[in-house]
Amino acid sequence: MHLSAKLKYAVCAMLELGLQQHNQFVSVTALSEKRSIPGPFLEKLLLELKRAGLTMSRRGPDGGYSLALPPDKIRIGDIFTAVDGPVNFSEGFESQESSEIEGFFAEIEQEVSEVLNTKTLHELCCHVRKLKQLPQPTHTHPFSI
Amino acid sequence: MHLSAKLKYAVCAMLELGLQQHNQFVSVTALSEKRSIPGPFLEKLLLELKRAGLTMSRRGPDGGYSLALPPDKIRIGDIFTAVDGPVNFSEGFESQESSEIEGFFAEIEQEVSEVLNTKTLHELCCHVRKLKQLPQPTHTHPFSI
DNA sequence: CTTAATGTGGACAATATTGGTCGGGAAATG
DNA sequence: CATTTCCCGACCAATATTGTCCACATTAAG
Repeated sequence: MHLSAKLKYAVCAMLELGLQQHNQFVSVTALSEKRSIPGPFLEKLLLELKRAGLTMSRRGPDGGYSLALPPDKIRIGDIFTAVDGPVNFSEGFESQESSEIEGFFAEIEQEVSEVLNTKTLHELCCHVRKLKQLPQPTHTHPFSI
Repeated sequence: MHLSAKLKYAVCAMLELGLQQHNQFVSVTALSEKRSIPGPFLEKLLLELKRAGLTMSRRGPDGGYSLALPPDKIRIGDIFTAVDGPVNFSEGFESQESSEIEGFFAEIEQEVSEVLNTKTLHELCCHVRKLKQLPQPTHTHPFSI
């Protein structure tokens, strides 16, 4: 069980947006170069994240993407869901006792979801800032003031 | 994030073996028909499970597959690993701060693994037997006597 | 108003993975 | 020896993933 390239790109992109001071807009091109993500691919990805309510955008000169929510309101699981669809371990057992099996896996699915939903983008940002010995900004995000 | 058809087949097959009285050998053909799994595919699958140490086999008339371990020693995570490889959330972030990101995801990976490793095939068997109101056998598996 | 910067969105292509088949070989059993 | 059954590698088709391209819409600045 591994993460898709797309999801890893999404995490890196969201991290980059989360690390911006004052939640500035970042252009697709800049983000693409900084994080080595193929430009056209990143375009579609950011759009999906926007549709999922995680990013927002502004067109025209100095436009780009930024987070649509403060980083501590964005759970890692939200990124997973936006990009790869919801965690679904419990459907599609076409066998005898399928409903019993599905019940059992629904519990597992629930617990896995909880793991993903208790970590936030904010925590990832802090983790990265700390290890890179960057200053921990007091107010990175306008929403969190 | 969904389970591959292969993994669902594997779970169904392992469940069937786990439900056998006295851990009898079941032929690929019988298992294939009982659980509606394509025969040639199931053959390869059971072989992989054997190589992973989860099943064992006997050739010739009345041969087939059985569990290699008592069901309470087989964790759901073991089946995942045998079929789809280990849970790997933390490798392959090729970006700036990749090692920091990977550290963060290693924690998540660890927690997800724990979820999968705390449930056993035995629990799945009990769950199914209870809901189907089958008798809970006192000693299903020779190893557990 | 014009222009340049930028996101929007759909069609398309290349590639990888998954799911599934086939046929011959090897071992056990009687 | 003949039957049953697992063993194993080669192969194929469908699907999903990854990535590209281009015309278009929107915005900001001069």
